[in-house]
Amino acid sequence: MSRNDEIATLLEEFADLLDANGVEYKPRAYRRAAENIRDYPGAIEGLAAEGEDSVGEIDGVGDAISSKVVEYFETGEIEELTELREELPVEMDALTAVEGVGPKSVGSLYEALGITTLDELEAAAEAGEIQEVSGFGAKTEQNILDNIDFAREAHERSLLGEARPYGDQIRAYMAAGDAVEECALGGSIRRWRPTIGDVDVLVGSTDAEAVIERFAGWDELDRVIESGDTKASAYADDVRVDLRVVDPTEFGAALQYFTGSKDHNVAVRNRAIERDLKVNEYGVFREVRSTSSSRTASDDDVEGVEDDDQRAGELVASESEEAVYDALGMEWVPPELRENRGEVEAAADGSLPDLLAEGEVRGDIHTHTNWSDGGNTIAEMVEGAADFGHDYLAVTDHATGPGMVGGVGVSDEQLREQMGEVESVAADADIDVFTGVEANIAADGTLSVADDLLADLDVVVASSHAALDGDGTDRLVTAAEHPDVNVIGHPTGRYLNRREGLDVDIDRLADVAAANDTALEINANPARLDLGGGAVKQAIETGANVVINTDAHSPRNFDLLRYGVHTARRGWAETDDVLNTRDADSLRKFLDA
DNA sequence: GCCGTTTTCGGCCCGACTGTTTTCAGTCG
Repeated sequence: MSRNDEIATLLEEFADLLDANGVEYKPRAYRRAAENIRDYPGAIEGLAAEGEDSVGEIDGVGDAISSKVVEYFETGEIEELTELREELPVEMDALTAVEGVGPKSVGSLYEALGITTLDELEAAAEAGEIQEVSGFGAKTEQNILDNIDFAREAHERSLLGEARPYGDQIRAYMAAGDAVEECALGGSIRRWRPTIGDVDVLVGSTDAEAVIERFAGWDELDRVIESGDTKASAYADDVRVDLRVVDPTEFGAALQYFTGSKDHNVAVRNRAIERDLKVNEYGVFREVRSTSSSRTASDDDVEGVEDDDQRAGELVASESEEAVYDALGMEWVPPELRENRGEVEAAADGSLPDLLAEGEVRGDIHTHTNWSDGGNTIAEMVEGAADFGHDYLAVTDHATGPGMVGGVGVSDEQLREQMGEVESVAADADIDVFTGVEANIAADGTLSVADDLLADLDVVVASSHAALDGDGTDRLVTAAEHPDVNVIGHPTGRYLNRREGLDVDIDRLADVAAANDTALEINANPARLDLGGGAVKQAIETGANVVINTDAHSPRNFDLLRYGVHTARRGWAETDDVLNTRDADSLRKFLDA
């Protein structure tokens, strides 16, 4: 966890404790500050060392919070937070993980019953004590009992690679319903985020009841959490699925709204406000001055006054996303860009990138065979790549060295032998086949394969497989400077939900990579997606090439390419930024340079 | 607690759902 994360987590805890105490507005300020500190690209400890004014440069961080940040770095604690913890000594994260229990409930239950842990919460619920507390009742108590085991499992987010096929399945099922006019996935799954909190399904229909009924009847659902007139939530195999039903005429506005991200939508709404427009999930509306001027408290008593506040004003757009953005003077924003990283401004002045498209990648230059830990022969992998539609393939089996245990990697001698075999397969192949290796980068940046051999191979991918913590910038820079290294493979070495991987100064690495004709990989394996979108954007802006590889260990892994393509799009990649959109000849020129 | 080309004070994103309540609070996304 970076120190930015560390501070952000503390501020969020601060917010929860304030919330539990019934404090208004402050919690939101703390959460906003936490979010901005977490997203801040630089190191918070550096700002803290410079003093409160520097910390206060971060959006949403003012005098009070910046002094707490500095205090934390100087003394190791935030005194006010310590006091709040003493006043309310509860396991906040564990308790609020129970569906339906938030900070305020935690505060009330501590006040009334002294509950501090999940075990105490469960005991109190079983004893029937919770329904006696003011504001709680029998149903709330039963809900707590129903949800407490689930909360104990401490759910992590699903990988995109697991959730996406699952979302496609749900969408297909819903789309086949008679009452369903339109159906789409929204939320983070539509933005292709590496991890997914839940699967959002949006349906356009004039018969919401039938749609909700169809949803509830889906075979895969384990249990339904809530089911109202226009939305329902359920769990299927521990994945939360949220359904929304909207009128087909408002489908575009709803899809825009539910695709997010939250930050993107806030920026879009602010742009609307500047234009005297209002955006919500029902559409874009223009304030109607003549009637809104009479909007006073007495209106509540007047019959015939617009009671449908959400749709108040003159409707400007709602049916399609394109119309919604157009009404705000913006180009349609591809979902992968909707993270408030400058896309709102770019869409407004017509400078959105012309993003890489699926189908433009022409080959894979990081793959494995049964010479190392792959499951197939060189010929099978080459045939698989051709069937997939690739123009070329590089065989880059693991070399022995740091991180390659159990005899997985091949020796220099075996590599020499393999080169001959790759060339003989290549002679009969329909596509171009490159020799190669995935060499290991030791902690000091040196490689595990002899230089003369590296010079003879077409493609050298250099990757770290051991000592994957701490700052890896020097290590990767050293490897990128090696004259025969073409690709830095899965640069941070992260494993989503399992390990963070190396801290890398992407700007510095990308600078060196650009100067040395070394490409930085977007590893399309859903457990990695490394580099991620934010880092890709930085690398490209610095001038480096990226390359999208699947790291395939079998022919069916070539299908994972789409996760890499959409990750590249999240990094604003255009076709020319991506090395393997080039044809084989021009790729060869890059490799030989 | 933060923020400001209509404000240094008075607002803070907001709608749906549930459950506990007789008009609203808490939670969630």
